[in-house]
Amino acid sequence: MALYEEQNLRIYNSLSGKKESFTPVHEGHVGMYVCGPTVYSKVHLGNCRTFMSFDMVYRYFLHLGYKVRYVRNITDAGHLEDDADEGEDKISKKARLEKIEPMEVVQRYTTDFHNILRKFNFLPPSIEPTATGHIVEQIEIIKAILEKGYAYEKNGSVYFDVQKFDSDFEYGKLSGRRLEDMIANTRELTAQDEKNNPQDFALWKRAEPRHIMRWPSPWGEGFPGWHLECTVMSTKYLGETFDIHGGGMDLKFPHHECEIAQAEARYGQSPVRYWMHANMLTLNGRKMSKSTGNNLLPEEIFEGNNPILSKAYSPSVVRFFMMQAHYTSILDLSDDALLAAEKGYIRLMDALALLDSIPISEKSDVDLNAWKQRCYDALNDDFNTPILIAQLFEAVKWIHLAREGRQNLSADDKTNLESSLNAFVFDILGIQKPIAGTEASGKVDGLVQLLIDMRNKARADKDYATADQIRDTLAELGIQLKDGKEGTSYQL
RNA sequence: GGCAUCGUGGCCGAGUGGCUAGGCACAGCUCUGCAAAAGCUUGUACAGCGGUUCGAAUCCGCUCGAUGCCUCCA
Repeated sequence: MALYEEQNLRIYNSLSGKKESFTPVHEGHVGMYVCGPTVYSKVHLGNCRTFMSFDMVYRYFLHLGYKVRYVRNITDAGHLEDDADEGEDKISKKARLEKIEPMEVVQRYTTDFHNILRKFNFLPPSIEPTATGHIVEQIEIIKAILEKGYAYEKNGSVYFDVQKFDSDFEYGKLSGRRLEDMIANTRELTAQDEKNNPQDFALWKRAEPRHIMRWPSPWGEGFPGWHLECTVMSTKYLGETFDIHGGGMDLKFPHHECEIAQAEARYGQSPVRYWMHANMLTLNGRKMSKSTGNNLLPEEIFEGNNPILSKAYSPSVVRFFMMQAHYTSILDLSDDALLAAEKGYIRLMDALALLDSIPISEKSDVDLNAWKQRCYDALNDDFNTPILIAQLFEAVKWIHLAREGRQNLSADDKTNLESSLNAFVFDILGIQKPIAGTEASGKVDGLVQLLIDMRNKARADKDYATADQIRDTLAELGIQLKDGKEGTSYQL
């Protein structure tokens, strides 16, 4: 019996606003699509948080025994800078600024994206399709939407007719907006607009002569609109009905709303069963954003070179920090918060390392299966990783107590505890062990060990002046001695 | 202006009608020659004001404050 049959997973569906019991379209299989990055600059931490949340979701599905097809796209066709301007897209703009080919921009930042995600220990998605690789499919869906009468052509561009759509379906149901309200609150657009209505959005845009990225189409040379690629690629790889569509909260409107409209216009129904939205990561209480400059690059955290940070933090510390908050909550990043997370992370890792050495008893004082189920309950409750982590610290306490002989753990329970902890910490949360002290070379290790021996001899001789001198001088060099029951160890 | 979300102990962050997580910091204790490290123990908080209820951080209303979306963004 697969694990997913024993666990009742509930997911908060953004569309219904409720937690719903998860039942996949096809028994034993999960289809999941997540909106990926637009690769025109380095990925920032906010993106990482969203993808990390879905990485954890993906990992949990796998752990439960589902066969998962996880599709996360790369947007390499750019999006329009502004609906009202000449229709220049981000990627070609960047390419012109940097005097390189658009695909060179795409290549550079796709590589950067993958490098960062690898450091964070992300599992690669099953398919990572690109927008430019699906131009033909996008043109096909535009044709179909035109045939159904939910779009119109104007001067080589094609626009989605939101009002017509809204009369047959319901535009705005995901983001809780009503079309009438949106019409009433439309801002004045300064540039002339060839759209029939301001709410309409582009499915295809005519390319101006200076536009570099362009493809031929029945409406002339141009490029696809902002929202089309996700509709096309999700249904192409996951089918006309699939389980999960995820993305950042800021994509709810208009991006996901438009995706629903396109799909309903084309297929008569939305393909998505469960909409999941990951919340924002803020910095100094403000949203991180490429455009406002209030952002922090992952590599700046790993290297500690940003004024808001007092030190460098490893990818696993950042991951632990993020997993301590629920994915639907706004999380504020600060140096203090990272510092606290780092200590918690070390405590957890230290306890895991101690697990091997704890003594075994005849019987257990703890109900390990009940604990294990509490861990699953946390994850089953819309992937509540903070609660899971709280449970993990419960286990940390047991490990310490057992080690001191204040609590009993049977051999079976010890094995069970170890495998459970490995599953929850490493497989599902995706946290990694700290890198073993490779920075201390054999020479340094030998030197420090020698000093430790000399100090211990001084202590045995009650020559505390010498002992303390060794300890304090090492401390000044950043080497901390730790006196334990089993002798002295050190940390750089 | 419109539409949302949120406001929890010193900090971060779960909980969403009664059983009131967890991490960090602080304090006490154990250990130690003294420290540090490590471990143990301790914290009754939910923006304000009303209301519903036997009972509210949790539901409803108002007020104040913060943030997000409404334009490309995870």
